[in-house]
Amino acid sequence: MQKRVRARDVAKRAGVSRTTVSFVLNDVPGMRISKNTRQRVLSAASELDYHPDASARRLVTGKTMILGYVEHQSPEQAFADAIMPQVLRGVHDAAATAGYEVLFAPIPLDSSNGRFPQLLRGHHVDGIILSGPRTDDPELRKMLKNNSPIVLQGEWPHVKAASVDIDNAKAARLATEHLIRLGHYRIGTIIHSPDPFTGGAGRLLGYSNAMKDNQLAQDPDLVTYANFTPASGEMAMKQILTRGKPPTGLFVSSDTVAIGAMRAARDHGLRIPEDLAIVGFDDIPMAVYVDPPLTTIRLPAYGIGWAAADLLIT
Amino acid sequence: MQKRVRARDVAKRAGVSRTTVSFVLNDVPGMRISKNTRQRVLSAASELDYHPDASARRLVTGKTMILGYVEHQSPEQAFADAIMPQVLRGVHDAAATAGYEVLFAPIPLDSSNGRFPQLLRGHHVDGIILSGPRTDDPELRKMLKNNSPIVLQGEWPHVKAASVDIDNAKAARLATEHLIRLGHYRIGTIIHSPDPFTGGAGRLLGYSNAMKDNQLAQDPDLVTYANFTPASGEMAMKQILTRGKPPTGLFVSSDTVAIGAMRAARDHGLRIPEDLAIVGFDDIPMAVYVDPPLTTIRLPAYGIGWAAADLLIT
DNA sequence: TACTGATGCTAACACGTGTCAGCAGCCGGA
DNA sequence: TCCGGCTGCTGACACGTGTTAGCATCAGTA
Repeated sequence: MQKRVRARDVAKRAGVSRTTVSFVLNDVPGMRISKNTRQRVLSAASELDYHPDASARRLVTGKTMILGYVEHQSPEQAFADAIMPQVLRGVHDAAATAGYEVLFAPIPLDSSNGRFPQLLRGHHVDGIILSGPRTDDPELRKMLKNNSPIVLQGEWPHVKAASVDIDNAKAARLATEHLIRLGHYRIGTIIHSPDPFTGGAGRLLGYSNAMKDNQLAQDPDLVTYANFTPASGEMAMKQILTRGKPPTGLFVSSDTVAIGAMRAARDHGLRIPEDLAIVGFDDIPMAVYVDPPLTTIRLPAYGIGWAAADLLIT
Repeated sequence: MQKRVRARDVAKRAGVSRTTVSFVLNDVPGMRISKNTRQRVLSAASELDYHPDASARRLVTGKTMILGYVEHQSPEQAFADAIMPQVLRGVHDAAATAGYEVLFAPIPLDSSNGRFPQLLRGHHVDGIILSGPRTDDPELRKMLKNNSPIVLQGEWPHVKAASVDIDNAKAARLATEHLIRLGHYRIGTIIHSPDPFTGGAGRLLGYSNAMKDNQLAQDPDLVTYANFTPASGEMAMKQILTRGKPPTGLFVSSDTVAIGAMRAARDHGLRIPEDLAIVGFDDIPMAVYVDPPLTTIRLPAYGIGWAAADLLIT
């Protein structure tokens, strides 16, 4: 490990003051530096492979230039999350464009446990993107009331907070209406996310509205909740199947969950799509490749990540 | 946004010096603080919701307590990466256990573009975990020769570098031997990662060894390369199928690729597993749920992430 | 009383950077 | 000759913390 190179070393080599080095490397506007001096500083910096110390810079500027990407999920849920890589990339690319870094900071499912204040007040990050906000997190509520720089990935009605999400109700309505147009009238739904999480409610509403507007009966036996994973989708489907006459159409508000549901349906002897037509949600990379290919609603995961970061920065 | 709370404010409120506050909050060994004083400081800190400034601390200690998780992948590859969430969690959990944070820092596929020196010399991170190292990256070679704190996730023979990986050859041999035991002798393979990436070579070797040791002919027509994604698996399978007589057994060194290959096989009229038995690799969450369930080799993704972080820290 | 050693705390420096105020030197005009 | 203004650069302070050396105070001896 070589010795650290500081701005002072660059200054010495270029024969100027440290201040001048700072002016040149940061291109400070309004500071007149002669062509010659500027060139000497740049050469010296590159010869010494100088990189300014991030901590020192953050300390003096008061900005960390880091965004926190916070996941509030269980491990199983996180492992099965097929679109997280896309969202995270979107966050990163938008952040990088504005000169920000991204800190990956998942928190335990049961409690946020002081992590928000630690990250923000401890100046680890300038702002937070929260994936999977829970409506029952009192600490989060307090932070939002506080006007903390937090952007939610997921809608949270009646709460004043910056957030990025698609129109879940509209998308779910589209999915359901697709099934209706295929001639189905006995249509069920598996909502991917249980109650304290945002997102499920909107998709259920869209399903419900589509049914109502088309004068179709809504059988409560055909509605269940899952828990983000394929395994939970399998369970949910089994529940529906034990309740009585199965549906002929099914809207599942997550592809990952839908793939689990497909297995349960097949195990029950149903052919897909002859006996049961399924529409999913998210358009995960694998959706097209399962057998039969899963009809799905595209979720612009990368764009959502990008938008969330963008919203936070500006 | 409230005003920042500094250690000085805590000191004032507790009626002690800032030094004492530092001693108490950091539990500095060898420093004798009376029970009473310690209590006063702790109360003051919690009443003011004090969190020490990360940048200032890093500046003075010289340690960032941050690990960088660097991905060297194309966007398509990253999006389809079904085990990245597990690896990243493993990295994070090991890091968090030791008090470290994790910076998510993907770099463009074509070049590492000065990111390694920037992160390390600029003191953004204390060390780097590199996922998907490329053997043709000159900058990486230089950093490793330099003894930079970088742990590779993936094996790189003949290069002196800290790395974490499973025994790819052994695992691939197991997968292939499974097919042999089922009675197959015309066995092909799709290797998931093209040449400059590590990992593919070992798995190909394992396949090859298994065939050799069982006196089975190795038909070069039955060996192809894919590119991490389902789409590339579909392409690879098509290639094999156009070359002539199809295999009856197939080892695919990634589940994600295998699922693409399954589609191509089905489209070609092959029944799975009756006409073509497939063994995958990685045990992605979806493997069990596709139809038919994919036989696969379990990859301890979370453990690999954990081990990599652990290796870096100690 | 004077000295010793332990206890409990504090003053002061260092980390490496951004940035503001200001200072030479020079040129042109009166 | 003197003065004002511009060009190109520098000195010095501030950011908030960890940490070393050292300073009072006091109890316990001799």
